[in-house]
Amino acid sequence: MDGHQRLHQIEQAAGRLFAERTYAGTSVRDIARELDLQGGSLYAHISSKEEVLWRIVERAGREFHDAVSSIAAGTGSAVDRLHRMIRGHVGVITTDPRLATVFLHEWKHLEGGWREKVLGMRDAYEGYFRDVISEGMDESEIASGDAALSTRFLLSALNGIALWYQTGGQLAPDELADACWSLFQSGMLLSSASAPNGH
Amino acid sequence: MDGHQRLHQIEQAAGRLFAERTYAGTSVRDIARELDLQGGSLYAHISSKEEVLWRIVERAGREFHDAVSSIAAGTGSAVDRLHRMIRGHVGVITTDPRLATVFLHEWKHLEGGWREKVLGMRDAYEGYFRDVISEGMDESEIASGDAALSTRFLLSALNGIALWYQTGGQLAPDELADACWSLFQSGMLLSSASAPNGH
DNA sequence: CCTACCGATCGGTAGG
DNA sequence: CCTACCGATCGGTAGG
Repeated sequence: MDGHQRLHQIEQAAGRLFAERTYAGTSVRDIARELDLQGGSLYAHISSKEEVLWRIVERAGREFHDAVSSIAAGTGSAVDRLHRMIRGHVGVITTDPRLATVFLHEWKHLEGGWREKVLGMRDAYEGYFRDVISEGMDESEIASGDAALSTRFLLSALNGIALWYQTGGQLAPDELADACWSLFQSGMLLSSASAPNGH
Repeated sequence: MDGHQRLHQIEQAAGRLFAERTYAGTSVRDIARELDLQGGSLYAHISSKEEVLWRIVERAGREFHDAVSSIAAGTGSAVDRLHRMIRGHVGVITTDPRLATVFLHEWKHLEGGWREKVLGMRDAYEGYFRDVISEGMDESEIASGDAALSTRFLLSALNGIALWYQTGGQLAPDELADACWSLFQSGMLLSSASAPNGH
């Protein structure tokens, strides 16, 4: 087993722990213990704990990006692309919910240039969805409204999956994605019901 | 200023820090510094760092509970109650996004009996929404489907607000809640559009 | 509420 | 990759 494999093992173990007990709640020795190593031995492969977090966040971000960017820029109606982007996004989350969690939450522990890079990645990623939704509004496929709010509503709803999804659950990833798509695109109301009591 | 006020100040400062840099990423001395105290001085008012977290989580949980439970059990159609519950939930988040964040995320750092209590609170709270949605389905106000999934989709979407809402933003809490309600109840589609390319 | 301290643990390094 | 260690910081306590 060469050094590259070891580094990958370190990232795998660290990602698991960061997702479960937070970056700050995980010590270098916790990570080492998962690989039956001494704490200091990790530094033959890494240069800092924060660098490990960065590498995991970067990889997770790339997976999200790769799963939706080409669909966003591709052919098809805005609504069709959005549906497929949701499948891609949900696919990344269900494939490795803990990796997704690190990208979604633990990036906050990054500082300086790394932090700025993550913020850029996140903005760009949200932009893929926002642009497609805006396009759908312009082309009257989607009811006009606040595209930024709709985007955040959608992505937050999908990201929640990472909190409860168990691999091998009753719902397959694409079934889950399509159920979410159904909720998002046509809502849950059967017929127009009573308005709420005003305040 | 009596001890009770000091305890409240400690919880306020701790809640802010826990939300911003995680429970594990906040030291007792960080909290003390916010109040211009020495680290050890906090222990005149608290018995442990974890107890402070518990008190914050408990209070936040109670606020969520108080904002929706009576609506859930009250009168009105299921759809009407659900709309008002969403207003209550969003109201708690917008009133103090950091307090909400501690309840939504930092409870994971609680152990033993406190952890079990939080899990119970969270289950019960989710149940208020799930039951109203189920009731709406039974009464054909809401399109039949997976009530548990719809509940998680909705609550995750709303909870995302805590991540970006700034007090004094362009959208007032009730406007924001109603915009979310609109997205959730009737979706974002204008007309039935093309199905996605199948896999 | 402060000073001064406890043992434990932190991220990281030197030298082999 | 280990042993052994560095200074800093951790949550918490004693005694005033």
